[in-house]
Amino acid sequence: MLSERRLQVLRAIVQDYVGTEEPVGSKALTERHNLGVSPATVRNDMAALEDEGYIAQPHTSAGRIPTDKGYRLFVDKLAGVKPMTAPERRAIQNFLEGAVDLDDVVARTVRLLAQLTRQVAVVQYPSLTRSTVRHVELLSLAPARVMLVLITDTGRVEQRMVDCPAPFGEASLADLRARLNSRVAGRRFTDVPKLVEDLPDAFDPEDRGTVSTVLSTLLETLVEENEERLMIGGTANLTRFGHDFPLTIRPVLEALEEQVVLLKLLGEAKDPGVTVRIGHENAHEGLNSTSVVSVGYGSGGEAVAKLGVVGPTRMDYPGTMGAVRAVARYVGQILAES
Amino acid sequence: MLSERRLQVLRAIVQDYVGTEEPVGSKALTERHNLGVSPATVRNDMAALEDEGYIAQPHTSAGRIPTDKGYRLFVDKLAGVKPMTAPERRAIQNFLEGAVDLDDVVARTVRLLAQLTRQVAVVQYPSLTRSTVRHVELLSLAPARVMLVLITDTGRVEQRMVDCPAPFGEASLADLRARLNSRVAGRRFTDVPKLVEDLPDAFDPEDRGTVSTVLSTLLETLVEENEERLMIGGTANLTRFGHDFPLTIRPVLEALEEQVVLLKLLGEAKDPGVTVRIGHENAHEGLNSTSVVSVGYGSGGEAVAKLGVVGPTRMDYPGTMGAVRAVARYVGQILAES
DNA sequence: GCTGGCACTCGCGTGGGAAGAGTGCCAGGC
DNA sequence: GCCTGGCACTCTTCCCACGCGAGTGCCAGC
Repeated sequence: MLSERRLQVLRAIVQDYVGTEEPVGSKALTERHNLGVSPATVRNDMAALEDEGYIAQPHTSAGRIPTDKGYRLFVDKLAGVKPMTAPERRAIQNFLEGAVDLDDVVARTVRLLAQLTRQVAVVQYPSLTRSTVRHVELLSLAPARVMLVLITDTGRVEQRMVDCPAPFGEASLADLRARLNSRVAGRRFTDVPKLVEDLPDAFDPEDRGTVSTVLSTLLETLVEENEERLMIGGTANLTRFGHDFPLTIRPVLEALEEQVVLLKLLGEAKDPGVTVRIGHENAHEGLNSTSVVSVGYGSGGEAVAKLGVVGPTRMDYPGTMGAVRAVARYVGQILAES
Repeated sequence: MLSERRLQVLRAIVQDYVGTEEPVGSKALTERHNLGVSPATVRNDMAALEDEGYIAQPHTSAGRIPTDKGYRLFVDKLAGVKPMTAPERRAIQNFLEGAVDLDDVVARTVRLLAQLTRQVAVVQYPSLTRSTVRHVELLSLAPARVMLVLITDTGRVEQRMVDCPAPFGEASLADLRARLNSRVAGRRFTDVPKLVEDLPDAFDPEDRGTVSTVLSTLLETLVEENEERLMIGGTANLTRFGHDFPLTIRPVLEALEEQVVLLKLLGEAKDPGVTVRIGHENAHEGLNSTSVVSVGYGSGGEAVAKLGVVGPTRMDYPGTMGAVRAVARYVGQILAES
């Protein structure tokens, strides 16, 4: 177990390194933080911290920088979440309130997060799977062609073309529409399959094939997880990353383009609060020099999607966590209102 | 007027520089391209080309690199469009044919373009303003709340909430839906305003306010130009940009995040064929060291949107133009089929 | 257990010198 | 008149050696 002072030293190292982006030495530490001890003592503490793997030195004659493990300890034990100031909160609210539709909410959220944290922002669209159905609309485009439009309680709209095995009359279509909506409107996606299971039985034999086709398309749409879209922004902030550019930035940009990777990344965060994954804690190799700060957000008490930022492990964790948490909170409010 | 050989020299310089990314000297030129003359002669030609502003030298004792003006001449007079090979064309077609909906078409197009050209790809969603209405759907969500869903012939779906000034019965809604669709289905967006002008007159006085509100929301949706969304991809290719990283890459990333800038950029290209804007020809300052190769695409003979790539001025113009043109052609086909 | 002192280690910036690439110009030849 | 080979010149770049300074680790003393 580390003594209280050694923890203070670690905290000071993290803070200084995040501020200056340069390895921090014992002398500089005692000058900037009044630890009440001499550089020599700090050196001993640093040696101990290094033995434990919390800090490392890039070369022999340089100061120390925190390791992933060091940041982890810092985030878990040494730092809180820095709350947003009142003006900041007002600004967030004002900025988000101007949104006109769901796309705009997400777009504004991304911009906001990127600006506040000066990092790359990632916002997942409110997910389908946890939502409820608001309405299902069926439109006849041709005798054997139906457009299926699904509207969710988060205001999201999904559409699919359905090629029917047989022509399908307007009357049957209206019938199906009515029956379908009376069963699934307001219900959770996960409940829909068993709610519509016996629906084809209510129709004439020649229409059953079409009804089944429409229903299975609907179910596909509901479960289709790769339809979990997301929006990213603030990639220009990557240029503030470090000095050894191409090597660091390239894998990050590549990872950011792989929506699957990002979705998995956000999905991994199970915490009810803000989740921080530091450096090598991220499974994806390209993100081994980055940290991901994420949190769930939702219109009710319940999280329907995630948002977060991706930045260098050397980031201002308390501030970033505060910004992410605040933005998630306000986006939730906006979604609940609409 | 430049002699034939000097044009050849310029062409050789562009090709070599694009290949090697290094200033090219007179000796290397004569070795790689059999111009039939000695380095000394080439040097004279180079001096002339430099006087005319087609090439420049970074420092006194270095080779020459093309200027924007040099690239311009190369693109206009010295190089054709390199057609895709048959296997490449098949690959493009196969890749695009797997798309399930419009979002997927655009997403695949972006990936494809980025991969083919190894540059940043930008694809504009098929624009609303030139499209026709396929269907308008109205859904009653609450007594005084209607959801308006607009479906276009390109498969795009736009939805809007409408808060009605007065409660609006299901019967009136069905009436409005039917009248609306019979008037506007299949018509061009630009024709819609005058087609629905007198529609409120057909309704009871107490419903007219609501009808007008719904109609004006519809018109807003139609003209809303900032709804011209786009998708970008392949930003990781920016890391191949050059050596002086942060300074070059940052403004480009920033410009790419400004959708307005990109839309303007694509919009400027009026040509029916492939348009190339080189370096300082781009109005936006951040893109002064990049070239933009763009082309319109569409489901019929008519272009409904643009797509293109953004890359360093030192790019393989013939190849890039060929890829952009081919992708646009196939996307058009896919859109026409669906 | 803290402190001051001291020797040691390296990374980094500086400066000089050599190498190499490329140019411009000139005089001669087809 | 245009092309060519030759030559002197100009820079950039690479390399190496050197010295400085930051920072460390250890030790003896309080």
